Amino acid sequence: MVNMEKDQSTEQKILEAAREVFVEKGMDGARMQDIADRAGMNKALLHYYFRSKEKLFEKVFIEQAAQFLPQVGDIIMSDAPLFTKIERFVDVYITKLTENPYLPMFILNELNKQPQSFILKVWGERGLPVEMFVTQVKDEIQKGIIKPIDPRQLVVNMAALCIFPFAGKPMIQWVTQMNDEDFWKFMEQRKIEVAKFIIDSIRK
Amino acid sequence: MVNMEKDQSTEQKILEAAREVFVEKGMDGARMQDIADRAGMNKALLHYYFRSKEKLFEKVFIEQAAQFLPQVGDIIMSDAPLFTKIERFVDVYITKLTENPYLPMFILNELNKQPQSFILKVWGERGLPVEMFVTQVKDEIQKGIIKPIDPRQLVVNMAALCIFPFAGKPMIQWVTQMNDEDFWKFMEQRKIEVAKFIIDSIRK
DNA sequence: GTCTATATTCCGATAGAC
DNA sequence: GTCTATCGGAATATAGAC
Repeated sequence: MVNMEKDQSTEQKILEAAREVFVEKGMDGARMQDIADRAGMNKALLHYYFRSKEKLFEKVFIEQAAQFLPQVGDIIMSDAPLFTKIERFVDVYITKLTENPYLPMFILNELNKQPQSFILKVWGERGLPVEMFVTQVKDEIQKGIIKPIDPRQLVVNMAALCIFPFAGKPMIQWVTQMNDEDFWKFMEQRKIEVAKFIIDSIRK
Repeated sequence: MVNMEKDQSTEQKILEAAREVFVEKGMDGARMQDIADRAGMNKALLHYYFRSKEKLFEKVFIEQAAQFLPQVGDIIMSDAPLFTKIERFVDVYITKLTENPYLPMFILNELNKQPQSFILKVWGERGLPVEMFVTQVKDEIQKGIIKPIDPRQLVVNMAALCIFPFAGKPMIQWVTQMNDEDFWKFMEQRKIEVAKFIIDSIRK
């Protein structure tokens, strides 16, 4: 280790290039040569820093998987009222994913291929601390503020409405004949529309 | 072509095996050897019938892409009332995909990798005949039967709520700690819950 | 049409000079 | 640390016997 700054910088360049290629092409479709090219260096260096494609992938995937669950935990565990939580959840999720539109497809796809054990390694064994949210939903049902609904269904609905449009972008554009500009305007509106859609559905 | 029936049968065996492998592993992850094994024959035969992996893939993909838009067109274009259409749409979509749970991930993933031109080749240039549905929604808003909503948002919401759970199965199971049996019960309930969720949201 | 054997290409990984 | 050159294996594809 002669040159710490240069090491750091090189490692960072590799990770950045690897992120781009892996997210775009997936583990199977990605090529070490491609990553090296984008990082502006030779293939051999990738192995010098990360030993193997698999190890490099794992590093990138874990980093991206963390990004994929934004401050959702914080929002869900906060003591805000239910409707406020829903509004924040939708806004944060769609905003974050708009900055990383390929992320959902990448994560969902690899999660379906990697073994279950890998998921646990990435996100931990416990799942999201969703019990508090579940309790809150049950409470509001009890109090007669919202209609009866299975809290798990509600959570999946929230995730689906936020995440799906990114994975389904080509399909949506084909159905609705939107071009890219239209689509991103459409997604901007969605930040409000989806929250409204959910709240209108459960409000009594 | 000495033996028509045997040809048919062999070609069919290949396509069936190829479907399984491609849908499960994707284009990049699939191996011709794997397909040959599942079809109970030799690798060379695959090339004899389909020339190349790419050609075989294309055949399979086009077939599956057609399956992915079930009788949705029929339902949407029918003269049924809006709420009935929504109920039918949800029920048909979730039922069909439950029979092919890997299909959504496969189609969404490959659609994101293939060029736009390929989508047009598979599904045609026009998109779904969704205008009639849009008109119907606008009508019901006009009449004051449902709340104002962008019909495109409604369509995307319907698709999202039906399709996402299949692509997001590992994530959902991690969050909710459901095992497979729980999950499929959960999806069975969803056929009713999702329709209710949508209708409750837009009904005035 | 179906098989075995082999050619060809591609790609991850390593050796070794600097 | 970084490069060039190359190995070795894997996967697609073809040749040729039956």
